[in-house]
Amino acid sequence: MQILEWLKEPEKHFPPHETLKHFNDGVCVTYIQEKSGLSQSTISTYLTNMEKCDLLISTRHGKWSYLKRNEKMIKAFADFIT
Amino acid sequence: MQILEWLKEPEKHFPPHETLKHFNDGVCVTYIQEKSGLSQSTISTYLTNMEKCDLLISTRHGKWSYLKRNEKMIKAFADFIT
DNA sequence: CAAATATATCGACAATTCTCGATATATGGA
DNA sequence: TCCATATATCGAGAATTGTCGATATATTTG
Repeated sequence: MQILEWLKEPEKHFPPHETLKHFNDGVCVTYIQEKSGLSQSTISTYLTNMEKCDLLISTRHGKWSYLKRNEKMIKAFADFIT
Repeated sequence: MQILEWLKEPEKHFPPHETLKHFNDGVCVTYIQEKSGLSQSTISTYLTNMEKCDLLISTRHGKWSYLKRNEKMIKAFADFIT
């Protein structure tokens, strides 16, 4: 939930990326890990699972993975519960 | 989730109540328990917790407690995640 | 008020999830 | 090709949640 919330507005919660100059594909794993305070392995597992659930979309740029919200799935879930 | 889904359309998932002739206040604990296949204590705990979370609204009529969805809270949650 | 029925609470064990460190894999650069 | 950095996977123990039976409380009815 917290991660999904952060990713609503990446520019408000994360520093700018050094190579990419935008958040079009979301935020890299390292930034999310640092902000969460959890270990690298824990966050990696979270993000992988969330991607498997289609809550997040992952895009690789070189050695970095960027994560963004999958608004389509999130909307579908919101619609389902209401 | 399952309970919340059933309570979207009580008439589709539960038999009519014997005293009350409507589902205006939702469904009684016993019916939910029977449909779930879980024990009475488990379901009672679930429903109590869900009420504490404001996901459900509980109304007592005599010796029966009726549970219905709290659409306001559910909507607020749906809005929050989207 | 006693009995019957509906629901709630308690204590305990089982099952699942959380979280980590260690280690493996992937990628770009010297 | 070797190293440094980024991310993924594994195995294990801690923490939380799921679930139950037993029992307590509430409510109606005889």
